[in-house]
Amino acid sequence: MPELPEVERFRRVARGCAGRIVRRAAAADRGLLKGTSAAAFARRLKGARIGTASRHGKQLLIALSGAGCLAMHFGTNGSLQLLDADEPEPRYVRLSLAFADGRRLAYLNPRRIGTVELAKDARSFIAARGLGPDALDRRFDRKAMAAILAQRKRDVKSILMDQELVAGIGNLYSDEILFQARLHPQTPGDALDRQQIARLLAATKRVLKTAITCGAGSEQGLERLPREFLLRERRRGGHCPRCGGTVATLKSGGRTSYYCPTCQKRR
DNA sequence: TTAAGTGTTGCTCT
DNA sequence: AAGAGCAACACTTA
Repeated sequence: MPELPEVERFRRVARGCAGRIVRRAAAADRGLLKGTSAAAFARRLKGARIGTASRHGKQLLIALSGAGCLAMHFGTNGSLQLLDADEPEPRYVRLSLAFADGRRLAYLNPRRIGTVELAKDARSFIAARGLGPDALDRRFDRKAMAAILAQRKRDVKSILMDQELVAGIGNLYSDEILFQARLHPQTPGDALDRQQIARLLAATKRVLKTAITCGAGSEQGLERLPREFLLRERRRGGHCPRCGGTVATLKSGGRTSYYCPTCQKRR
């Protein structure tokens, strides 16, 4: 679930903590932390002041005044919650930052697939990771989209999901984007013409922005998506919101794609 | 009851 | 270059 729109929501949660001082930090002892032990990690966070929260693709970056930056990745089902003082600790909290008023910023991750690490700053972290431009960055325009597709025979779907080419799009949203652009997920990147590239870019921006507006990742996020979204029908036996036909699936690289075989013809 | 499936990424092998 | 397969993990569904 945590692709660009969900992480954007987490960013807004973190933004609500700006200026607060971490009184107490607790990190789980195995799995997610990179570089340091849980104890050392918690020690470094204690006393830090929460600064600006930014996002690059699926990566959340929380600046800490004087202490670098906290980089979070949510894997397959991580989340970020601001807990009230009297709220009991939910399960699967892997990192908790407590403030003076008793509220806690909690990073949850049931499956422990994801990472939490300390970096110098957002910019160097993104560069070190080799991440492509954020999918919603203005600089990711038609020309940039054309460039990542050109001379690549790979499926357009795997290109969209390649974080080094463009950051933020995963299995679910790539399906939605391709549906909205009416492109078959297995179309080779270099087979798209100008018009299709324009449609793909427009669908990318529109789908991601709409998902953010609808509160992707929240309880009712899915139901609030527009009726014309395939995501609402992303299940076996689901129906295409455009033609009413049954959605099909295909598998590649261990990932399942949902698409409408009628509206998304292979060319 | 058991097995297969799942939003991510990174690794190895081909 | 790019695909497959797998591993990490804990849960849900068939």
